[in-house]
Amino acid sequence: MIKLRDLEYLTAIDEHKHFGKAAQACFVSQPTLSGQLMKLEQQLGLQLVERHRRNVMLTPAGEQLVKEARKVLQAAGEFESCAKALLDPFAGDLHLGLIPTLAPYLLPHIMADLNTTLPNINFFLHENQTKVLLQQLDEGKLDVLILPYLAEMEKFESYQLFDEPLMLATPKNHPLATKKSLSLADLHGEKILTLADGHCLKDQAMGYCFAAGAKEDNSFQATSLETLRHMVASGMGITLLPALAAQGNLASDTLHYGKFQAPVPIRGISLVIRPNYSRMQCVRAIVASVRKSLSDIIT
Amino acid sequence: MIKLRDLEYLTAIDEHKHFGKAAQACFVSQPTLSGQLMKLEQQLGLQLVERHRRNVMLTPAGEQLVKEARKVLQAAGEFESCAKALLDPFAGDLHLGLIPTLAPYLLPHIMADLNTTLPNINFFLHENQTKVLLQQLDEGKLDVLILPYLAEMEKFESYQLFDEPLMLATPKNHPLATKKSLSLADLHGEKILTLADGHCLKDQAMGYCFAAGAKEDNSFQATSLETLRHMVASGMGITLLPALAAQGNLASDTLHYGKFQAPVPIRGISLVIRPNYSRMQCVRAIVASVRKSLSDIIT
DNA sequence: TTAATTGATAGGCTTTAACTATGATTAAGT
DNA sequence: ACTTAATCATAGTTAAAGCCTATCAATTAA
Repeated sequence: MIKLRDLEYLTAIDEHKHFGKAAQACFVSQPTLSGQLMKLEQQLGLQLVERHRRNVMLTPAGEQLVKEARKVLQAAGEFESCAKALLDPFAGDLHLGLIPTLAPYLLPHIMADLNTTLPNINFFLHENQTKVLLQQLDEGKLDVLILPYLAEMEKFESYQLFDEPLMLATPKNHPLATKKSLSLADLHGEKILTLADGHCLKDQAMGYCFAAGAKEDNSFQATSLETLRHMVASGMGITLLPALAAQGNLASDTLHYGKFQAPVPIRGISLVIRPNYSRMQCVRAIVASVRKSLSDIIT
Repeated sequence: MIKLRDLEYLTAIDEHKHFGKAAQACFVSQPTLSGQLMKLEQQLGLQLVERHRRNVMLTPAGEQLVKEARKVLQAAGEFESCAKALLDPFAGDLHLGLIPTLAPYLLPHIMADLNTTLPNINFFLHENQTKVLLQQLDEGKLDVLILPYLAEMEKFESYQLFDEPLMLATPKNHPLATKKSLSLADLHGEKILTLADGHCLKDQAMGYCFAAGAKEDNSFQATSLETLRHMVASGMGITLLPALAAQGNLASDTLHYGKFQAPVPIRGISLVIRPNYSRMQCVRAIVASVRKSLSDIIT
């Protein structure tokens, strides 16, 4: 029978391509890892690793088995975290993934409540783009995501948390800044500053803009919301900002945030987990806590 | 770190509810299993088993962890069979599932060719109803299914093998037996004998019959195709039989098999596997072999 | 040529999973 | 009520497996 430790050694070799480093990562000596890996190869009757003088490579068979090995280790990890959750459903480590256009603006509003209602949970925060987060969630590296819901997430389980309106950020002296009643149609013909590709906010915001007959300003793409905000402030254009990112800066000297009349552009923020995730009690507590925290802020 | 052997012990206890039997199933002595399980409980800090003198029960925590344990063991099993397949892609055990209305009539036509093209594969044949087969395929107990494709199989991967026409089985002296040109519409108003519930052939056949305005004969349900055939032969009614089941009995004294004009009622027989099943080379060989075997028989 | 890097080998220690034999507790039979 | 059978736990022992340190051999870089 295969041993889980051997599979760890194999995946470590794949990650480090180096026996010494891999051994260190597994907290064993290099001869131990070397020996166990050889034993595994012998047991399977397959060569998994090509030992070259200067760099270690996996054979095709090795590549394929590493994938299987990871699945086994992931299942084993879920067994263990499930056991931990059974010990105390409201304790343990929890890795939370958020996107960059949400994390810095949302976390201040929710973390205090979360730490109060779940005092024994250690929250680890991970900031990344949607695609990466979903991948990591699937791999079990993350436990919970909070991000705008998209159709591609239907294979996961999700809980609607709140709708975040998008607001129009303009320089103070922009004609649209003084308009009494602002609607999406007013964007017709405008050029809109956007985030870099890969940020889902860009796609969502531009979706609304294109529908209203606005165009993307292709001369520049901001790499963060803060950059974008400063570009607007310095008069380089206008853009859509999520409400949480606009909060607290409404009275800026140079910036104006305009609220849209109905239909208000929004992004629906959801909490996403793997189906059958073992710590549902914890998830429900998080959903409830976040909804409560947000109910005061998002009207 | 959890050990795979411990997980086997746990699942064995779940299956047998008896330490001695479970130990036997794992090929170890009872004290060994007893001790290891206790150590596991200690390690997790959870009681998994309620030891009553007369019957052993799993605790709720145990029930939940058994589910996780099975997932781990399944993944480990896939690792091992993947390794075996890499050693020789065309060798090893292969568990093939078929439905009862297909197996006895199809297997004689395909097994000889399969054994010739894949001489080092040991085919284990499993006969069961669709629902059970899909469950077992998902659990990894089966490798390959051959059955009529239904929409509920879309989460699996499937390969169309052949279309099997349905024929009208009547007693020789039945009016429809002598009709020159037979079409589904001729079933209008007829009462059709059927198989018991659970057989997918029943649903498919009756689908065609209902559409043609025929009704189900509710006074009796046959538990096998052979029973059904004999009922028709003894003049109790008419029914639809798959072409393979009709073959070789066309010239019976008492039975008549009628071929339908277009649109011919059919059932589409497919080969179904888990997505990412590790032995695709083998699967492709099977698909090719079966298609070839059938090409002579189904016109 | 020398020094450094890297994986393999050797020998020894420790842990542990396995066994057999036996004990303790309960359920059922006489 | 006593005995027998069944069943899981305990005790003590053994064999194997995994790990360590120390060292070797091969290759690369200086």
